[in-house]
Amino acid sequence: MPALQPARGTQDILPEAMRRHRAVIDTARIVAARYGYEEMATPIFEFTEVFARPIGEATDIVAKEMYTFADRGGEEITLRPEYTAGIVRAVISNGLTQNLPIKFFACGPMFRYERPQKGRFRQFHQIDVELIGAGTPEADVEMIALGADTLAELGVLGHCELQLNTLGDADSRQAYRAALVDYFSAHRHGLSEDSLRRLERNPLRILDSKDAGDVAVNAAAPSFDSYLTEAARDFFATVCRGLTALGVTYRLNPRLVRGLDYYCHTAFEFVTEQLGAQGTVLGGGRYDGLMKLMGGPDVPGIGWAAGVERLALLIAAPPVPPRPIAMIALGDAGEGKAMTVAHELRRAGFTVDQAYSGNLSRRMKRANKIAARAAVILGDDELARGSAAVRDLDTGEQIEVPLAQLKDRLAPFR
RNA sequence: GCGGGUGUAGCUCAGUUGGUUAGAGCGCCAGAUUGUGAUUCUGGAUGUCGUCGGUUCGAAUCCGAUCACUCGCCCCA
Repeated sequence: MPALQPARGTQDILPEAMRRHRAVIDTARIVAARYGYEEMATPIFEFTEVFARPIGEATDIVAKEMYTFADRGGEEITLRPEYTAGIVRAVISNGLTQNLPIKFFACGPMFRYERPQKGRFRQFHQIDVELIGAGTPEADVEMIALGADTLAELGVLGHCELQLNTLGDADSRQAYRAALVDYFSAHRHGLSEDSLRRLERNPLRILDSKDAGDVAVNAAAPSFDSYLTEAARDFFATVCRGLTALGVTYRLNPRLVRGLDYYCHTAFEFVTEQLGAQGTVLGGGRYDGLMKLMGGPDVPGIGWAAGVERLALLIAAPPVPPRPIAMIALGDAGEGKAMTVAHELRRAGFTVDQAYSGNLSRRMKRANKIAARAAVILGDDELARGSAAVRDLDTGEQIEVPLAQLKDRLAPFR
């Protein structure tokens, strides 16, 4: 309603923030490429059922956080709240399952109607990687190692702890879920209101509740361990061994669960304490049943997503952009000449800024403000001699150079 | 969706128990320097005191609502 401010939970990304944003995404893309992940993108909006079914009708994301609307043709459309479902849909749509495994890197904006908070927005950006068509634990190890490498390359791995858990296979989870429902139902008097609701929808979620009463009840809750099938236990053990072999340290967290229904087996999160309540910086897991659930072949998958804004808050200042050369024109003749000279310099690869207004003093001030490395001054005097004044803005040294030699003489300032 | 805190210039903030012309620093603009930037000096501009309503002779100050931000809950990257 108030006109001149961005919609709640959205934000303008101004140049300084954008450099951080870019640093995060570019670094992640490079690391993913080392692992053989290729960049791709899916639409920002999809038919609602692409997200509703796989994520889970009962999850908060689907039940109350999706930006869903009917378009002008009456189609039910949703702005993507996460990337995995869209990518899996794309794999099915394009028949990409002929040549497995496939490895994708993607990034872009996501949308969830949530209450904004530090590190939590209604429009936010994620980096996402998916490994589709590899069902062995080695794939899990690769995926987690890729996450750790990405954080390491960003210089934030030291501030993060990798938490690891298994959600087992379908049989394990069904048995465990039943056991949890029994246990929590018997202790429902000790549970918080939120958890009573979870008991209906997603009992596993009670395990990571922060409520003091819930924590007490959780202490004696049955552990997943005794409900894991032999196969699921072996799978997880292999993942853990693989991580250790690669020197990726982790902490087992039996309370770590996933909010989206399609996850199974390995679940992991890199968590930091430096961001307050929104501490998860990168999280993911295995989703073997997802593609089949969405109407495709029964192909396993695993992936993770990382929050760009959260990482951007953690990284050190990104490298500053290249310093420009300030083209300073004086008088009509100089203005005209400066245009063509600047054009030539840019085509030769120089970064050149022009201000187009103000006297010499004014333009020098601007040159200084934008951290220009050098100023090229074109006034009537210089033009008469077919030359330009070149001033080194760091040393204050100024020389006059013939226009024909300008590119060469500016070389030290690129 | 629920609870706590905050909201004064572009930015960071001050504004005493309600008292009439609302301040500082930084930044911005201009001049000293009519063809030379960073320092310095001098001068200048800028606010619907988040918004709406109420109490009062009088509100930036008190009350209510609302919006936004923020910290938790929830959710999650």
